[in-house]
Amino acid sequence: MKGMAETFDRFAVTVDLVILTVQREQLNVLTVTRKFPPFQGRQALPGGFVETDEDLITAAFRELGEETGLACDVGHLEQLASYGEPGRDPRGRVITVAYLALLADPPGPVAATDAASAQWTAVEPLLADREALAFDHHRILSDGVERARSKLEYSSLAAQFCPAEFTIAQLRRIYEAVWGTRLDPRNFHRKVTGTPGFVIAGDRYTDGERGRPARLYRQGPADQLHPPLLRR
Amino acid sequence: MKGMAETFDRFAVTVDLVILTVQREQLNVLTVTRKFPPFQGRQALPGGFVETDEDLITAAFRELGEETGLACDVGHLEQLASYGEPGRDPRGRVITVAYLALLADPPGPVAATDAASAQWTAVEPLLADREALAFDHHRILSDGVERARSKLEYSSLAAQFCPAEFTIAQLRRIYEAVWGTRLDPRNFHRKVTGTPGFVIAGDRYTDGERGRPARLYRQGPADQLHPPLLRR
DNA sequence: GCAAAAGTGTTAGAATTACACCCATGC
DNA sequence: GCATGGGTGTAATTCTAACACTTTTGC
Repeated sequence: MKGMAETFDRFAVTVDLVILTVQREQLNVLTVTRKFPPFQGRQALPGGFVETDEDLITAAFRELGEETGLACDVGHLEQLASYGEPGRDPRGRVITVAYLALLADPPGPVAATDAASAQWTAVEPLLADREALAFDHHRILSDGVERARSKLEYSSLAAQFCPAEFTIAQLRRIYEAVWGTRLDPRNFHRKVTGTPGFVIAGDRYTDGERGRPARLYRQGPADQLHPPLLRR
Repeated sequence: MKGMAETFDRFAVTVDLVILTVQREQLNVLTVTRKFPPFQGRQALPGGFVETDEDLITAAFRELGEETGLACDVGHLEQLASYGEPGRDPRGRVITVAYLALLADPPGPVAATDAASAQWTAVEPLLADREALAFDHHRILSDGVERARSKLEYSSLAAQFCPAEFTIAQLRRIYEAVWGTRLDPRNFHRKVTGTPGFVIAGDRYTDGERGRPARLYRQGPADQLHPPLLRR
């Protein structure tokens, strides 16, 4: 940066959100259906313009709240990456900072705005069709899912997809949904409960389910897993 | 994004570079000394404004070329993160997209510009003094170093710090410099040569050094290491 | 009783660690 | 010869993977 006096260009800046959740053993993402051109009728990631004097993460939290209608001190929100290819928005030069959010429970249907109505969409078919998403959102979603996948390996982030109290099997289904694999329930149980600080055993048990009741756990203080849980 | 018709703010956007190299078994970063306020006389990361119709990575490559005077198809360049806190530049609202570059050889002294002269600076003392760097560059450098550290674990990126042909011991010294640890030379040798695709054995050997000549290797095709090289 | 899910034990194989030891060079 | 660094062998330990088996529920 060589001095504010010389000329430089200014850019429109947005935040786009990859909001992931696991429902019915499936990885889902929150999308909006575009009501106006360009890409009218196409699915897109929710997002919006950054306001003056607003931090990027603040803008992301604001959009997350607007889209999910939740006070979002729950779950997880982190910066994913920025996308600024000149042609990515046909209306003009827009740079977007993408954020990745992981939510526990599907916070119910999301209120529709004038421009878009939000819905949970299964990630797999969305990524299989390269044309399903507007703009470069296929790439952004793809990057977000890959980030989530790799972070599950070496962090305790998977618990962010779970409610406050959860069983080891619920946590395992998170891994299975995000990674698209099957894990051995017995080895998984030992590994998770044997990693200090990953989960904290509670006193309560599930009730009314099929099979033997499962102990309920809460998320522990550890954020890094050592050794990591390799997805093979 | 709700339609380009409605009002939105525009922002100055820069790319800042964390350019890392290993010299004399020490992790170094390229810094410039600021010749004008704010932060006059302080060290800063090199960077500059993104131009209209210029992709972010293109801007990063351009700045990298300008700062190092190299045709930079060598080495490694990846996006690190974006920083947009409203007060981060006292002259006004500036959003910066930081890139991380890893270079093999110190490409000699870098040409001075009117506003700054570049130099290689040891990372450790720079991070130890929270006030040594201008703007929020302490945070950016810190994030860049942490990214480099963790990527060495599970990728073959360390070879980007090495010349085209290198010995296993040279590669080990990269790990030791970046991680700030000591590694067992014998186990490291076995691990690296035993990981398929990490390095490719050449026919040539070092000459004129102390001790037994070491075989020269080139970087292999693998970019992910499995299993990872844990830094413990 | 039977199916289903939770959780423990056991064992073979793989990976990690810590060294002993030999090799090939400069001096 | 001796120091220095390169490279291989090997055994103890830890981690992983596969799966037999017991526990505790619903039906």
